Amino acid sequence: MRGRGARTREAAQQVALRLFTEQGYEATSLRQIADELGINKASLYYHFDGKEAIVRSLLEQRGDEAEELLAWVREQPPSPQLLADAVLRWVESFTAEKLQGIRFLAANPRLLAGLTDGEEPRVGVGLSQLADDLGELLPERTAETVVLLRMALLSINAAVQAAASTDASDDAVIAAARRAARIVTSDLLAGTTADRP
Amino acid sequence: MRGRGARTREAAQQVALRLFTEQGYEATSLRQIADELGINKASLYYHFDGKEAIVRSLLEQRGDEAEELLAWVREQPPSPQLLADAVLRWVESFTAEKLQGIRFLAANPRLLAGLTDGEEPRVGVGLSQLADDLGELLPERTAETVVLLRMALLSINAAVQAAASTDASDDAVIAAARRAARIVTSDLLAGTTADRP
DNA sequence: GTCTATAGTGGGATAGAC
DNA sequence: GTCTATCCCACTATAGAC
Repeated sequence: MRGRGARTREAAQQVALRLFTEQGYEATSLRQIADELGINKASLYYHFDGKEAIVRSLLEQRGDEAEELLAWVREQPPSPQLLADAVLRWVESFTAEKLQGIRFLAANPRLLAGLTDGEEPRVGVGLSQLADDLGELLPERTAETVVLLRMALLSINAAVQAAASTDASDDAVIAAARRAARIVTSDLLAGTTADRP
Repeated sequence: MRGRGARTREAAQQVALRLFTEQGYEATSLRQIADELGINKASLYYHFDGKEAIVRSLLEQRGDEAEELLAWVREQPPSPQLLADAVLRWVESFTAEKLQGIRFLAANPRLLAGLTDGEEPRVGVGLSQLADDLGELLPERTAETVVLLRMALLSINAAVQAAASTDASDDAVIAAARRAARIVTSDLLAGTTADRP
């Protein structure tokens, strides 16, 4: 699908993703990206319209997996058990490859909001919608439980942060995130029929 | 203790803390801070040595509460119950006033590492030490449980992030963080004598 | 303590040769 | 596609009057 001339562009995306993660978007200059590629700063403008276009291209690569899960949830009959099943599906979707995207977004918290909003990237909006929909299924719906549900869905982010200054492997991070999500969800459903038969 | 002439300085710290949180440290200029104060950009240099000095002054205001808890932990006889007690004490220390500090650090993840490290501020180092010490008390010490323990200690950060795009009150955020920490800790100690009598 | 003025730097971005 | 050269701008920081 993509032509042979896309090699430099893709290399630039890899380098940019790494540098944006390590140093942050604002603290990374085009010169730095170009240097690591061994090309001139101006050459980047052949492949991208500018710095913001680079980060947009990175965000566009990431489809919003939450949207698929959201569609599935809306097909099911609502029940607390559906909440448990949805969270379970969500945490099962965590993979080591997705961690680099998580780390990139974690290192640039205000990046999504800060983009000159023209065609806004839809990263994260699906997850927010998913949290809203699943919130309707909470047996006891309070401000506290709503936040807890979101914490369960964001457990992968929390695990990445918790393991930041650690030598924990990606697998350990994912395992911890899944366990935390399961524990919290199970607690949210305690006293209902959601316990496994 | 602080003289009458410190009014502008303190006002500048408040404004800077807010703007650094909303926009990030790098994205906030001294001109912007000065404008909100109604003074000239250059006047800030009378109160602070420079931009980095402003953020350092903000970090110095925050003592590292984890260090006190760490000292207490080291006085106690080690046991899984001590782990539970320590986490409980830690989450009880969350208050609404501390949330603004949490949000500030969350909005600037690489700020602590990025400071030209002379006299490094000790924010966060105590928490890391605390996590290490408490990790020794884990009944089942694996990479996964070590990360989970850190997640419990960082639950306030996770709750703040989870509630970011929400209208949840500070109290609800704190309540969710405490509950998450308790749930996770209790799970880490399941099967030991740590259950309450 | 606050101001005006300006130095000095580094960034994003463009023009045009090759 | 990549380069050199350049423009423009915003920022940090300093000098010195008031």
